[in-house]
Amino acid sequence: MRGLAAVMQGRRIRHAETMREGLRWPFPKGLAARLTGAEVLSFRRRAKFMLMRIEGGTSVLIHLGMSGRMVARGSAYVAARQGPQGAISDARGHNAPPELHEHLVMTLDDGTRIGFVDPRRFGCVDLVPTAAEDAHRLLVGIGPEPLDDAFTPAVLGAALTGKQTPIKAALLDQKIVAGLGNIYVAEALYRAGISPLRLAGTVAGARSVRLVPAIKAVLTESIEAGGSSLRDYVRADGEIGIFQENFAVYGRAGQPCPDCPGLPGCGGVQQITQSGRSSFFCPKTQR
DNA sequence: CATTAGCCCTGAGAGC
DNA sequence: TGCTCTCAGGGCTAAT
Repeated sequence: MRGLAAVMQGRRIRHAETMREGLRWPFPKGLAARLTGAEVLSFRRRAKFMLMRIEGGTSVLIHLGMSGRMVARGSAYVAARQGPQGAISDARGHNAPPELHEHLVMTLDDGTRIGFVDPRRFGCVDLVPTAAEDAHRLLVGIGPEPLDDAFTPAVLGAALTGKQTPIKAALLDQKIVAGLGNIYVAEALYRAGISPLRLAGTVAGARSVRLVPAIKAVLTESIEAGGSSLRDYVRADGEIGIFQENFAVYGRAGQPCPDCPGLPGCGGVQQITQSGRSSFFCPKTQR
């Protein structure tokens, strides 16, 4: 979102175009027309949703799903930043043909071309009145922002109290806390020394005192690293995020965890399936 | 009510 | 080389 804001904020959308009816859900009627001609005022994020405020009291709600990315190309900003083999190195700008799986394109008044690329099409785009952003059906009921000061061990503990579900599932539940996905749940639980199998209700108390700072640290560090690029994720400027280089457990089944490297009898990071998703953890340090 | 399977898609990588 | 199978940053909906 920060990369998008750097390119789009204060600019006018000269032209917008959709290449298909929608992604996960149909695009709202008249989406391209509403975007065309509007100035981009500001950006905001809530959970995993971006909200782009445009002229006319409208906000554009964007979710990247699992494989979505917003890619800018063609502007001076991008040209100055892109590397020789960057994903957007052609710099052809607004006259470029759509790239594969590009479903929405916005051309700005400075010639920058912003494309929403999403192979799996799990992402979504919708319009919502700026004055009522949080009343959007996809945002209603979402839990606290993990990086807010209001997200404290007491708050998390209260949300977990009495829960019989594994802490892994509870942290993925956006109603408990916003914005955590499979990677960051694994990494946060590792840092806090908590097993993903532990029942959520037993995390309230001392464990949530460790867990909340772990969540904040993992997210903060990842944002600073530009996010995690497993396969095809790129930031708006075409650079990949590099936080995957700092994973302690995610995707590291069988490898020793950073805290007990090569100890005898330690089988390394374990991979299990919980509610249909992979969990990675160190049975030795996470209880 | 609270949890969990199924499902929406394409592409990459493994195994044969 | 090419096929088939499994799995992947998410989250809604129906079923249990």
